[in-house]
Amino acid sequence: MSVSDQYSVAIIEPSRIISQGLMAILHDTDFRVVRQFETIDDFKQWEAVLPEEKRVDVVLLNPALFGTHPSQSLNSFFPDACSSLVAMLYSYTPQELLLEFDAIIGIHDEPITIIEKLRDAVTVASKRLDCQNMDKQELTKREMEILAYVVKGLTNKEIGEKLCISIHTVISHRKNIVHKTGIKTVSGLLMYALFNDIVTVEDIPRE
Amino acid sequence: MSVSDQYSVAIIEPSRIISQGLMAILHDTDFRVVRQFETIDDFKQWEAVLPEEKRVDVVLLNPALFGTHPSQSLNSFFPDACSSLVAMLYSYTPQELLLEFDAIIGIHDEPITIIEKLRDAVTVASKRLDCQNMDKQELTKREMEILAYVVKGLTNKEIGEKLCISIHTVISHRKNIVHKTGIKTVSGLLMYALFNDIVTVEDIPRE
DNA sequence: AGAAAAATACCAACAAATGGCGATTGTTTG
DNA sequence: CAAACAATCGCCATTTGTTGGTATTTTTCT
Repeated sequence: MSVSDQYSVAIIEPSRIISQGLMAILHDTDFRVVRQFETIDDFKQWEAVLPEEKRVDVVLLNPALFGTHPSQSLNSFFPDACSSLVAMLYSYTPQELLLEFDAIIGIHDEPITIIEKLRDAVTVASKRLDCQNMDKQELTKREMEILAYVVKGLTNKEIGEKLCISIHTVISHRKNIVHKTGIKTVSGLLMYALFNDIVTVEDIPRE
Repeated sequence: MSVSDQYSVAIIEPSRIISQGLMAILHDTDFRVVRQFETIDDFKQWEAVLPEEKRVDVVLLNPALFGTHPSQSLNSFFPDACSSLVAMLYSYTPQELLLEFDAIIGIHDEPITIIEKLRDAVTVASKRLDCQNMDKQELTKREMEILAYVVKGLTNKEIGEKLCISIHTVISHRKNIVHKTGIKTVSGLLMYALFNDIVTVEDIPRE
């Protein structure tokens, strides 16, 4: 959130008509368009020199711009997930891509709808940030390491061997994990680990 | 798959231009349009009297038709997931809805692309059917019941008490589950249970 | 430098799961 | 009918995990 109680917005949109329209709609709202770009690369170049705390709250971009980078996902362009990503949609776009946005604005949306969607999007993004900052710090690095092995089905002994520490240490870490998370069951821990990106679905063996 | 080595297709599309265009494109391919409808209800009425083996392989429909049933998901209209569902997309559609389709045809797609997408869709759907028919029968009813409790984190004793059977029986069932699935770890079993709709994510307690 | 947090290690007693073995009673099915 | 399967129950030895302690070293932060 910007200091002035307004959310800062960057627009990445090749169509001047669209970007001017968005500027007009966002004028005199709690969203302030700080800059507009015609390509993603232009934006990245601009963003690269910004200190982290000056990043915009919302990036509003046309998903069709990914057409020139067909095989890449949104994540590879905006890996830190620091800003809220909103799609400005007025042509057919593969649904896999749309999924990764925090909100999608349609070409026929009313101004009031657009504002609401943008507000939702910043909420979603800030929750995501909270999750990253809070949940990830709930466990220490070592604990996450242990947890990953636990949900993969290794026994305490195996984990100890793998990490070259005694089984007692593994058990200690597990105790701390259970205490900190409040989760006792392996299934619950797996959901926790999946949810917090400590493991991915592919990591779980179907032996 | 239909007997004549062609896939049968039903089209649900209010626009005559679109449906005629699709018919023309699918003419002389391995897809045979058996019938077209203007509303989902018309289709459901027609399908209801069909024997299961005469169901069409592909249902090609305009997702905008769900606009009149706003709060419902695709699953509530096509719960059996027997046919392959393909969206014919030419207006903005909420992305949640698009997810549930096996394929999405865009208004600008080339004929060859459309055929390929349809082929992919039937492949996806047949795999889904295989999963339903094979994986579901791998375990008995009782075993699935036990498995559900196992992945929810209940101990053997608790499961026995819940089902009013001895702990030994629970252990026996668990042994059979492990043997049949080849999965030893709770995490692996959870993934199996999730994948085979024996439990849902919501069932897993975050204690 | 000093305090706090993290990682390490150990013990003992108890609870739970595993693996291997066998057995009885129904039900289904070729 | 016989064979196959499902569901039930039992024992035993061994392994593994849980719980609640204590204690040392290393890192990190102030």
